[in-house]
Amino acid sequence: MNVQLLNKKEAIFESTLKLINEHGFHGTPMSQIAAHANVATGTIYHYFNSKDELILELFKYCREKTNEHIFNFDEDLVYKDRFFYIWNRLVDYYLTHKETFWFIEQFYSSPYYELIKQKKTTYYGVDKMYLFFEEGIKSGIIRNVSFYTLISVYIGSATSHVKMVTYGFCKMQSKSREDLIEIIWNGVKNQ
Amino acid sequence: MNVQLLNKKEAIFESTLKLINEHGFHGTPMSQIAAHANVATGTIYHYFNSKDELILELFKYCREKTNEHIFNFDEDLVYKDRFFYIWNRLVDYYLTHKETFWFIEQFYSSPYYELIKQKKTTYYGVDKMYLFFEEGIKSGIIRNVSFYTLISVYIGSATSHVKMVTYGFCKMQSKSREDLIEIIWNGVKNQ
DNA sequence: ATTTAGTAATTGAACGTTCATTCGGTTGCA
DNA sequence: TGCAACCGAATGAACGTTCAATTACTAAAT
Repeated sequence: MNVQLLNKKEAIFESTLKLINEHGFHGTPMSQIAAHANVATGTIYHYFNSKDELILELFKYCREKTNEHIFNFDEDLVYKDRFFYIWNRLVDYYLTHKETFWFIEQFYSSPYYELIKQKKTTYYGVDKMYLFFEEGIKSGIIRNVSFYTLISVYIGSATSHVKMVTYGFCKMQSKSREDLIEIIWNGVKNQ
Repeated sequence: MNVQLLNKKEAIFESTLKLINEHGFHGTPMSQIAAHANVATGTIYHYFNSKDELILELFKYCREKTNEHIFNFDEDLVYKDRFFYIWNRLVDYYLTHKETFWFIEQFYSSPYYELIKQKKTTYYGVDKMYLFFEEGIKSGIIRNVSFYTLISVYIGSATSHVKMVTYGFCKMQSKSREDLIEIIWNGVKNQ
C-alpha cells in the first residue's frame, strides 16, 4: 500500500474510495477510513467537517480527475475521430479506475447527489461536452437533437459498457467496445 | 401465503422503497420502516431475517414488477414497433415509478448487487431480452453484435434518459425520448 | 545560528446517540 | 387448544463526532 506516500488529504480520499466500494457508504466507518489511511480518526475532521462533507468532496475530486483525463486530446483530429476518442478515453479511464467509476455511480444514484445538484454550478466536464456536441450540430455532422439526448446516449452507453465488463458479463471486451461506439456514431451522425 | 400476509409484506416493501429513496440505505432505520408501514419493528423480522435480506428481497420484487410491465405487448407487432414499444414501456414504467427506478439503480451500484450476482440464476427479464435481440439478428433486421452490446445501448440509453428527466435537466421530455430511441434504432438496424 | 513563540497538524480515548436485532408476551384465527 | 402473526420495550454493539493534550512546523527575534 503506497497510500502513505501521498499527502494526508489524498490518502484519506483514496482510502474512502476503496472502502466505500467494498462496503458501501453505510458500511465504512470513519475509524476504518482512518486506519486504512494511517491517520487518527480525529485527523479526518481536520480536513473535513463531517463524513458527508468528505464524501461530497471525494465526489468532486473523482469527477475532476476523470474530466482531466478524457478531454486531453489533439485538437486537430477530425470530428468523428474526436467523437470516438473521447468516448474511448472515458471507457478507458473507468476501466482502469473502477473504484472511481463505481463510487461516482453509487453517488449519483444516492440521495447525496441532491446536495450537489442544488448548487447549479456548471462544471468543467459538462461545459466541454456541451461545446463538443454544439460544434457537431452546427457543422452538420451530427443530428440536431438536444444536448441531453446526446449525453444520454453517449455517456449512458459508456457507463453501461463499463458495468457489463466489471460485472464480468461481457466476454469479448474490445469487440463489444468497437461495436458499441460504432452504433452510437451511426445513430447520431447526420443522414 | 394468505392475503393479510401479502398486504403486510407489501406494505413493508413499499415503505422501504420510499424511505430508502429519501435517505439511502444507511439513512433508513428499521424502526422508521416499521412506523411508515404501520407495523411493529419486530414484525419485519417475522417476514425477513435481516435488513440485508429485506433489501435483497425488495430488489427482486422491484425487478419482477418492472419486467411484468415491459414485456406485456402484442406479439403481432413488426420487429421495429416492438423495439420501440419495449423501450418506451420501460421508460414509462420508470418515470411513473421513480422510486423503483432509483432503488434499482442504487442497488446495482452498491455492494449489495454482488450478493445477487453470485447466484447465476438467469432471470425472466434477461431471457426475454436475449430472445428478442436474437430474433432481430437472425432475421437480419438488426446488426450482428453481442447481446451485451445491444443491452448496453438499449437499456443504458433508457436509464440515462430517466435520470436526466428526474434530475430535472431534460426540459422537452417527449421530443428527447423520440429522438433518443430513434438514434438507438438507427445505430442498431442493419445497413 | 539559536531561541522563541505562535500556529497548524495530529492523536486516540471518551461520549452520547443511533440502530439492528432479540425476546417474552399478546392477539387472533382455525 | 395450538400456532402463526404481531407487538414494542430492552439490549448491546457500532458509529460519528468531540476535545484536551501532544507534536511538528514556520518565521520572527536575538
